[in-house]
Amino acid sequence: MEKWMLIDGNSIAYRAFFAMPPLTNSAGLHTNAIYGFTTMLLKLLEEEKPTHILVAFDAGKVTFRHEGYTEYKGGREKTPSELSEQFPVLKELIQSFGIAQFELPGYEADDIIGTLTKLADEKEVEAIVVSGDKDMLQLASERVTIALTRKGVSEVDRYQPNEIMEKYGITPQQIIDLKGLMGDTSDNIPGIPGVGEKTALKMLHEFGTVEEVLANTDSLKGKMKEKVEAHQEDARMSKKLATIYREVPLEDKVNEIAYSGYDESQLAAMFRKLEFKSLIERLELPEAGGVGGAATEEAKYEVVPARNLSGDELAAFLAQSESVYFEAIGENPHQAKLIGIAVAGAGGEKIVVITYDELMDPAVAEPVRRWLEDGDAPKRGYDLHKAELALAWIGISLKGTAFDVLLAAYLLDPTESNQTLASLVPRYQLPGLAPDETVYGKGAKFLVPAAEILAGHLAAKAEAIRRLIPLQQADLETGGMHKLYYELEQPLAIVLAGMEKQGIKVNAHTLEDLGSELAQGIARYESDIYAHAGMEFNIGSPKQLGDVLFDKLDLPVIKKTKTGYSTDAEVLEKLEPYHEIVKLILHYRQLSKLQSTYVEGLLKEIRRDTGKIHTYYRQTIAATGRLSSQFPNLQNIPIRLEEGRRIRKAFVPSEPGWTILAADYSQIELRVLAHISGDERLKEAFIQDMDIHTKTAMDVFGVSADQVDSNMRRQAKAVNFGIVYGISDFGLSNNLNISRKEASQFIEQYFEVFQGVRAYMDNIVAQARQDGYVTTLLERRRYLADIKASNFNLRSFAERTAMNTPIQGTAADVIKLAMVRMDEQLRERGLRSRMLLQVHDELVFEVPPEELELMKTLVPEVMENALALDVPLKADVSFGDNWYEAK
DNA sequence: CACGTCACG
DNA sequence: ACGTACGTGACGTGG
Repeated sequence: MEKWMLIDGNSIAYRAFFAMPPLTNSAGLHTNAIYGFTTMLLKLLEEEKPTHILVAFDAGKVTFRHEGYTEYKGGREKTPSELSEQFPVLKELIQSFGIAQFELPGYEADDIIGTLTKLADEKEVEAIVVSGDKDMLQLASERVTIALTRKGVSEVDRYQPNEIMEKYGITPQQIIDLKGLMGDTSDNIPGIPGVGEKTALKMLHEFGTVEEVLANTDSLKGKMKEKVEAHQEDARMSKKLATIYREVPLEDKVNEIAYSGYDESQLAAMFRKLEFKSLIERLELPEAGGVGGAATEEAKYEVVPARNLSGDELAAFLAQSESVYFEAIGENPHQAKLIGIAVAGAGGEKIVVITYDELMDPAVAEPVRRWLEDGDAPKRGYDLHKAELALAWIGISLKGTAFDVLLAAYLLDPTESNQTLASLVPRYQLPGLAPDETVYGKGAKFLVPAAEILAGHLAAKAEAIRRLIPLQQADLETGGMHKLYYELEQPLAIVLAGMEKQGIKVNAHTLEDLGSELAQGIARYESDIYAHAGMEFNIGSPKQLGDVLFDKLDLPVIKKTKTGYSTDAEVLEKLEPYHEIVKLILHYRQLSKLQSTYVEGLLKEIRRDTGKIHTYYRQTIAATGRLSSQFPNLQNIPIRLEEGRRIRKAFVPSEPGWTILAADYSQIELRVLAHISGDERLKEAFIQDMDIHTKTAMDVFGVSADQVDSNMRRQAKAVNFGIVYGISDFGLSNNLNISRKEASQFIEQYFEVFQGVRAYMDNIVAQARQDGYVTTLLERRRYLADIKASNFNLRSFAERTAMNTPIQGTAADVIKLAMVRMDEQLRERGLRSRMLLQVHDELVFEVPPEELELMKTLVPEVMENALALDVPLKADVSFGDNWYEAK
């Protein structure tokens, strides 16, 4: 069975270039696009096992598309030299792979590919097209799959006509109509101005083709009708430009694309030139210098069930182990069931697997428990934080954390959302792991497999961890994150687990009383709303609510969502003057949110036996370095509005007579900004401990303190928020409900005064462009894949992220430091007080009466001295009988 | 399971 | 011309 793989060389090289961090070999040649291209190619070779391969390139600058439309692909930025220098080498490399490549003057890569897929359809041969360009979707058919790169080039989404229909509701042939209507800025294809993807799809769903749309302009209305009529020619031409030409004269070149594998020595020579050492190893190619034979061999190890060892043998094995994997089933570690443990011995020659049943057998359990609880016996694993909790609930206290590959992976790339062990190994060219889904199944079909199969799977994971450790340690070192890892994140994981195990007491009665009060209010609003609407409907359904508000009551449409009318609070506030019902809906929403999420939601999380709630802090989710909280989220308990704030009355000390003490950083993000920007005026404001929003108002509006009214302060506050988020006039105008012009004037005035801040914002973006990442004060790193994107939106987003992440991330560093120090202090001083919660800039404790006075000074002292900045840090303390009173 | 909405910093 | 403020998680609806 033939299978053709047709690669759009230019498109993939471009994608790879912008997706990969800068990379050069010692000769100074940029290699990142080549590297990205190669890893993608290797992955696809493995996944697709094609019998024929072709890489097509664009030839020259002028194609037949320029005949009649000279602006085609105009306005496109010149290819950066860092990329163009890579093309000749890339072509050389493809040759070393033994893969055919074509380019033909006057035609683009997609025309060559289009012609070949046509041939594939005719010959009934299976084909896969690899590109980053959505235009290719027009080539999809039953036999032709289009693989589009996603997230850089490491992964692809595969499309056949079915998937295209699902995603866009159109056929592959209609892709060109879509482009004809909406155009394509990157190719300078005009389309019809004002018609974006949504409008274009709507028109196609109704009329089918560009021609039919143009023939039916009568059924359009208003501005849209005018625009479509005025740009008929543009639409027709755009469609033509977007159409891939499928009659390229290729003659019998087809016969040259058969693929029979690569010559190892040729490929190795190429990789050596490019200094792709990891790829040489991964493919087990002959090493440099022809010494030969040094290729890494496939890992071979023996899997031993724990019960086959005597107690002493087991203890001796554990003592010299190099890695451990805990398999805990379930997302919530407080409820997860530990089904097995795999431990890799020295050199990875032997891996011992302990199943849950064996763990219940004292002969096995005792040596294992002694090892797990021995703080001097190092444990190197994956997600030891989760393991620690799962173990705690079966009465085992994990000690001796020495390395965690999940935590390391997070520091090495916090933007990567897939941090499963299986996703980690290919990053280091280690042998692949079976995906959990194939071993266990998913959803309702989840099933723990037979002991043998399970043991094999867990052993493979323990071995993967063992091999990842030195590689990640080297990467942490290279990235300057060694200290961040060992002195902050790893100790913090243990502190967090302690807080989570401790839990916070929540008074169910308080919540239940609040719940019945809410229920009454909800019932009242419900009947009022029905009366005003003249009908009963589900108020909680945005769809039904939209129908009532905008169709039945004819209120003006302020904003639309992908699926219909928007009815969010922002819209409803604008609609308030039009109809009494609107206010009622806002109140109803407020109460039902409190009821379902906070009263009912929290009640479900209270442990029957202890009356406590145990959240789970996730340390490897937020790209900025912040924590997140789950099951339940205790970082979003209401506070801004009094009605919701009362929820906090239910959070109480777990021992009679104790007190809840809360301490929060004052303006930590703006203080961090003052430090990292070095802006003198901003620093001075904090050194003088001024009200920062009032001070900002004074400086921006050029008035004295007593001339600042509440409105000026409010606007200044919004500007300060904007600065922290990575300012844009659009965002500020939206927030303050002012025009973009006014917003942009505010921003300009702000930067006039705080010039150091302006310089910081400019510099950080420039630096991000240069390095591909930004860092916090403690060297936490965040890559910005889109910082060089040609797409304005993507690029702007990345630029704002570049401005925001060092600020938000450094603030996260600071409070994490404070948590580790605070935990030390509680221990060293032998205090009974307990740290319970972290809410980004706030720490919550429960404190026995005799320690209250001490804690009132100790907590802010530790927080304020967590890290020395050029401005003082400030923490405010409060306390009371519950979290509400601690304000 | 995606979406809209809304709670927090 | 483009058209979003930064970072999260939980709930209910409806396909």
